[in-house]
Amino acid sequence: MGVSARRGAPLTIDEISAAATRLMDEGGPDAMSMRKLAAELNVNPMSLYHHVESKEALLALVCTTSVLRMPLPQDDGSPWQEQLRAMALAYREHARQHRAMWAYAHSRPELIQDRNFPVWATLHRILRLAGVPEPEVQRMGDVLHTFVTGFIVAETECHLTNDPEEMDRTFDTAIDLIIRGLANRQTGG
Amino acid sequence: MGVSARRGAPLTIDEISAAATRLMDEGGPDAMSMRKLAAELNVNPMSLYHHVESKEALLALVCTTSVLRMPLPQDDGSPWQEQLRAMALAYREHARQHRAMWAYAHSRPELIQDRNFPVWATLHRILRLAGVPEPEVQRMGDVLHTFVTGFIVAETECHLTNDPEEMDRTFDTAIDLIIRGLANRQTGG
DNA sequence: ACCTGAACACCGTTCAAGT
DNA sequence: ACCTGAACACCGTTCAAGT
Repeated sequence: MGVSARRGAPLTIDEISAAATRLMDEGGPDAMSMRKLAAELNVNPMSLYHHVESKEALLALVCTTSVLRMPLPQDDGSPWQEQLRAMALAYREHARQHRAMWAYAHSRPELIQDRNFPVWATLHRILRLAGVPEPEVQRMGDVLHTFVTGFIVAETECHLTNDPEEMDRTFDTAIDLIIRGLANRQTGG
Repeated sequence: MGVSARRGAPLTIDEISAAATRLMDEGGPDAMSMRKLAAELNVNPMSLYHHVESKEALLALVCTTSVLRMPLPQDDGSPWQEQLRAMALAYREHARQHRAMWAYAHSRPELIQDRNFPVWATLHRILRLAGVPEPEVQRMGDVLHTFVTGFIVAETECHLTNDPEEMDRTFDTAIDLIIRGLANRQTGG
């Protein structure tokens, strides 16, 4: 068929990305097959390849778009402990809305570890607030990020527990451990 | 062909598991296809299904077998800080030898979170040594496990950095943060 | 420029048939 | 009991052809 077999408007990358996100959220990377996606968009599977290089590239787009949309806490003048907790909560909330995406992005680190993502600027800002000396800010940021990521993936995927209240208590234990570890690094040996 | 088409001995689950582990280590779950595995064993793909229920079940077997084989530090009377570090290092070493398996097991939490695994007894023993009160041992163990797992997955998969020395420094920063957080929980509020 | 159908080289798994 | 071949319902992607 011709250019407009599907309907009036041509296929757009935003439309593809949105539909891919939906499939991803519903059933993970396996459910987001190029063929199902095409069916969803009333399009031949091969049409997609005029807008994305591959399934892998499309999933990368889906992940980075989502990470960039994640709301981050602004500097509201509150203590660094509170800001750190707020940031961890933002992460957690985002993970809960996009479980499968988190697991996938986690297996493709370049999607998250991009230093240009605003996530890093926010985290580094908070660490400076906490008194971490400049030469250690990046390393400490990396460490905290792996901790929080590990915890959230375990929580959203591994079901540490099914009781929501118990989950919150465990989350508090995790954040408190980090905060104590950070607070103590200024005075302690 | 008959029973012994392949050779004298019949197929065994250990043989399948070993070959599956090799394929898994080499190329991850995608490379460990039932068809490639069968080819490797000089067997019809369908023969495998007389020994394992599915690919998923086989990968579960591969993961748990590997986790159970992981060497764990015994109580040698050294300070809990050292024992905790030793355990984290054992984890890290194991992850480096089975990168793909770690990532996969991480996406199928029931494979690791089984409370009967000796990993948990060891971790809980160390936490009691560190003075964590009994009602908090399990929760704290869960938290630490998510932290260490998150860090190791990031390190083995995400390439926080490529410089081995820098990697070790980051590992030390991570462990130190945990140890300070733990040590401080007895005295601090 | 954008879309398409047919085809290729893969998957996991079911099922009926062989010894 | 154990193994097998053919088949089914899927994949991602290439390629030549259409408008």
